[in-house]
Amino acid sequence: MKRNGIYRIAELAKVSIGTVDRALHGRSGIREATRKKVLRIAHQLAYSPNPAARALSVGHATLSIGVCIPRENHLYYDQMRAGILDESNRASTVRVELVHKPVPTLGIDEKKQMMALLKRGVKGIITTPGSPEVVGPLIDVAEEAGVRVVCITTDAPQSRRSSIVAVDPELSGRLAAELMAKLVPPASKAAVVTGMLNTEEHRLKASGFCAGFCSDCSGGQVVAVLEAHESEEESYHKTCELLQREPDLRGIYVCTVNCLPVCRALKEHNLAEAVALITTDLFPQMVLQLREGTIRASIYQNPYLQGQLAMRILLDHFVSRTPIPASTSIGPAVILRSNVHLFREGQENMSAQPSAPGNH
Amino acid sequence: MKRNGIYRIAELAKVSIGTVDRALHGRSGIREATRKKVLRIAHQLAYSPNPAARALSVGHATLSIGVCIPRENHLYYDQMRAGILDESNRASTVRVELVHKPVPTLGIDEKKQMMALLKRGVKGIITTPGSPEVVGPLIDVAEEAGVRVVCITTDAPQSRRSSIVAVDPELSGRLAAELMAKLVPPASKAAVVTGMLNTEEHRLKASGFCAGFCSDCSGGQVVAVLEAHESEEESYHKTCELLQREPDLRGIYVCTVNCLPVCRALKEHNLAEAVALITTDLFPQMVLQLREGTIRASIYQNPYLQGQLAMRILLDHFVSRTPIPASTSIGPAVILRSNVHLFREGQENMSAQPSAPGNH
DNA sequence: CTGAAAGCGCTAACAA
DNA sequence: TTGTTAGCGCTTTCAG
Repeated sequence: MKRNGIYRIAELAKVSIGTVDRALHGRSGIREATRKKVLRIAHQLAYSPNPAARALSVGHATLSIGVCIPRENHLYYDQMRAGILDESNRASTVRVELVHKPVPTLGIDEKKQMMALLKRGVKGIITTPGSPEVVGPLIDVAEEAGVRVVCITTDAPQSRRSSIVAVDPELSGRLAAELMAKLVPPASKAAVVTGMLNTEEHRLKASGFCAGFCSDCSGGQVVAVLEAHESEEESYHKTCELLQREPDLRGIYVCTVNCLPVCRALKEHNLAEAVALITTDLFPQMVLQLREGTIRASIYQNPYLQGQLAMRILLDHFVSRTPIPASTSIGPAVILRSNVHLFREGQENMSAQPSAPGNH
Repeated sequence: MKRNGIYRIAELAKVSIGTVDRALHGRSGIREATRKKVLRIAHQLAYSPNPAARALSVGHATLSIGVCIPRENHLYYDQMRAGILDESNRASTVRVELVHKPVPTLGIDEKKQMMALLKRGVKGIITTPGSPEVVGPLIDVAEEAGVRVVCITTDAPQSRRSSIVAVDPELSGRLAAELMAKLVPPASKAAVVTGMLNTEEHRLKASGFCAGFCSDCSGGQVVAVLEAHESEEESYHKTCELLQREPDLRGIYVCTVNCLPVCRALKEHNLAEAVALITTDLFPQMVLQLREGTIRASIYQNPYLQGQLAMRILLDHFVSRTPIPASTSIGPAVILRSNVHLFREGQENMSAQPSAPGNH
């Protein structure tokens, strides 16, 4: 009888499968000599356990994973959710149960929702810690209890979270700067429109841009960093003001998702040609602006991929005991007019594609 | 007895598990009424099969997948192999056996190696059909015999291959053109250095660039398309010649991997500043050129991701019966100085990272 | 200390 | 048309 796996080892070692199991798992009740022998044979056979069988036997029928990410802005987070979902459906040995406890917006109600997840007994959590100082301790509690927490897009560095999946925001800013330097003449003036400078991610993007622009554009300078607090109004007005104050401005970098008001301001001042606009991320309304050339380029954070990878890390960990990488850095992608249609958000029928395309 | 899944349904429907199985899988040999009843109950229970059990029961064999891709140029194909390998190791329900039958270089010995794969009895094949007219028929034979063939990077359009994973070469060219148009002044002259124009991929990149440049750079023109046949010599000489012939040339697009000779020519003529160079793909020696600014940007085909996706398609198909997408388009990525280190080939210790980072 | 055996939920071959 | 049963490879319990 030519059986496999554990049986095979048992045969060759002339012991029973029970003994093999004990050896393999360092369980007690086995003589050291026997263990050695079994392990040696297992090693020769390059044995690795069949995860399906293990899963079946141990009855971890469903793995429940908590997801705590904002509902707003949904254009970004919907993609992330889609990535998480698609990847969870790909698990072939366990049934993955996703427990969604969304927060209304970044940094709000995070504590409450995280607690809810813990109460639900999830084994892993994917979350965007908007207020690291608040959620950090909760993350630690979770990890203490064996719940693996993966931060996504934004980090809680001083917590004990198992992993972070994100783009390096500083790098995003630098990349935008490098591009900008190629688009404008030397000694140009540029400005940054951001959300809130007390949000780590925004601050780092802004500072990355400033540093990069100064070094990449000889004689160039960043003349303003506008805080628009994600408000369309504020964004629009501050941009108009800026355009009047700095008539020879050559470039604007918008490092939040809130770029349409800036487009509007530029167009109304007839400056879409003269001022190079570089934005962040992508949503359908931006496609037109890219096509028209108002937006020259956009730096894309690939929320779908981030979600996919976060889920994948958790899956690999729980299914195959793969060690969790402390950090996974997503490369910010450059979107131009020619390639916008390759990105999920740049496609016509966004809703009609449940599974992963390869455009990362 | 409180059993689960299929047993539960059987109990409630007062039939045997065999019957439930027949109903659930649309198998024959079951009365329509019974099927209806079973399905209704399954639905009420929100039944979904336990993937581990299914895998255990059905998927005992090891899945063998053939890989027939060139050994040269290894900088590109090694990445592809790595992607294939990493993804195959991730399969949790089947053991994947990779059968490598490399061809020395694109288009050589393909028939022989494909035949070898078929003889080995692989269930799926990943290949780069360099001579579609030669391999096409073989691909059809394979598909006929139930072997799923996935083409990668380059296609065999008139064959019956199950899938193609690649970047759209025309788009690569257009993207390069759009970037180029941003780097050079209006009415500039540009040139293309390519490999062999009878290779579909190269021709399409070149024509994509020409079309794109004419439309994106007002008054711009492409003054030459050099065929360098992947030879360093030829590449270098033709470039030198070009630089002398066209003193006011402003941009060069190299659409094969063979860009170093062009860099050398530019530097020797002291034109690295004046002529914007855009290249294709990435390998370690290019990093320095990017840092120095000789190469302004590179259009990256992400061979690693291509390999990963090709393998993943096959895996999903054989493991989960997922339908095979006819084509998967990889978005060509833009590499600049700031983000070069995020790509696998741009990293210091390339050999030391077996598993997938998120930089796509 | 070691072996035997009963499942885990599903598939597939064989009986009825 | 339907039921029964033997695995798939591993974990775990109960005997020896």
